[in-house]
Amino acid sequence: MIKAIKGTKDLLPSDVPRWHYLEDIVKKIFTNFNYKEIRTPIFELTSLFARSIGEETDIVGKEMYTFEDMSGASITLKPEMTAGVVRAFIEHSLGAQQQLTKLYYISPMFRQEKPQAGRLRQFHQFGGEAIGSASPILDAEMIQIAFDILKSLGLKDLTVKINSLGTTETRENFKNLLREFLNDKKDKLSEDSKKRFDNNILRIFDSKIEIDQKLLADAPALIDQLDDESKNDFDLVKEYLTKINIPFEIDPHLVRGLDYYSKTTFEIISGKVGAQDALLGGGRYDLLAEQLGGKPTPAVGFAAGIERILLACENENSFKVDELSIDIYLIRIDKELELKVSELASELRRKGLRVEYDYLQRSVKAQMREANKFNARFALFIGGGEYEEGKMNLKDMKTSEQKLIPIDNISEVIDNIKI
RNA sequence: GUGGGCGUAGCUCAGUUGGUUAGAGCGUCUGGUUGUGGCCCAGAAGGUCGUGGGUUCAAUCCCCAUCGCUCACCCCA
Repeated sequence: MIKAIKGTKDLLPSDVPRWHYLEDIVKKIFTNFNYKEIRTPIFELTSLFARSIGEETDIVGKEMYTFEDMSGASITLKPEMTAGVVRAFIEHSLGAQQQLTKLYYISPMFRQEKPQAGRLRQFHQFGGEAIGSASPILDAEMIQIAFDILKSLGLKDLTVKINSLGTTETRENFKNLLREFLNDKKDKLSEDSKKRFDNNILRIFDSKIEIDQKLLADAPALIDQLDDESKNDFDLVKEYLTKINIPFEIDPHLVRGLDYYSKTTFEIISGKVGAQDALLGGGRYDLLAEQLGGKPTPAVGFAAGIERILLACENENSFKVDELSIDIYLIRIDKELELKVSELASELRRKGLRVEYDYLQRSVKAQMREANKFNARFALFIGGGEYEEGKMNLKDMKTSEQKLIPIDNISEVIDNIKI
């Protein structure tokens, strides 16, 4: 038997209503903030991701689905959305139409990692990108959108974490400071952290290993080394978040993994999922547009993992979706009326009703059982004595009341149903 | 890539200290009088007990391998 590829999942009809529910909320809230949806291709030139996300990151280094197309070009299935959005922004000069471009998306992403709870190889994200303003108020607003969406989904066990990485310059200075601090302690670090020391020293703060955390106890914090501008901006973000009632924690260890982040970074985590507890993450990326060949354009955005969020919703039992139901089930009493039934059904469907009937020549009892299973509001009996008299029985499935309706008066059926 | 757990009907799971025809609940299908659901009742279909090899008179059960799923580390949404 051929099965779905490791790390991919079928979304079955029973799963889809929950996705629609989430997507509707995402669209609603982004629209309230006047964001417009953008859809970019599922694959891009590999170099786009290498240049934006960073050659040294795990995503680019070992997790991308990369292949050659017929022309020999290196193509990659998108592992995240920001690079593609910024590419499209530059390519179509979206910034020329207005100063600030506000975009959102819902899309599959691909990363070749080992699957676990809340992590798939094809997964889905929604997110937003606001390109064209350096205002820290926009940072706070971005966090508000993210937070409001999760709240609207009924999630409660949430923690908003924020941090500032400062400008590239402050970050480089800080890395040097940290290197100096750790230099004589380097040998005592865990194996993983020794690697981080060379590759991405900031990530050492993320270590879950006790020895590392002990060694870091007196380490300098990036947040204390911020340049004036970054510090002012960060203070404004905090002030604004407080004004709009978003509870947050400052997490000086919050280092986003992608190279393009600067200044504000944030993450919202859930206490109701497994080890992969970050439901969403984002931050400011003021240098990316220029890095990809556009004009210098400050921007801020976030990306949210839909599977993780739905997992949290399930574990918190945060929302319920209605069972699907149909308006009317047509019951064929006499075998020879098969065509008449389908004719009636198509007429009712064209009038906009949700209609079902039996295609398997089953008994009236079986048809009724199915009508019940589909949660039909009405059953319409076609055939028998009343049919010969030009009538059909319309049965209300809740009250079990029946009434006779003329066969040629379909609008009376509809009137009954539309009430 | 490293490590732990698990693979028995469509689903959730029992089970056998190795021994005749492998079970339950849910779901599916049929029927419970002539044309009417939900509850109830009766019955049916559905399993190479993940796969391959080994031990044994005998393996779903023990051993080995393999594949798959799952959780955790790394990293990230």
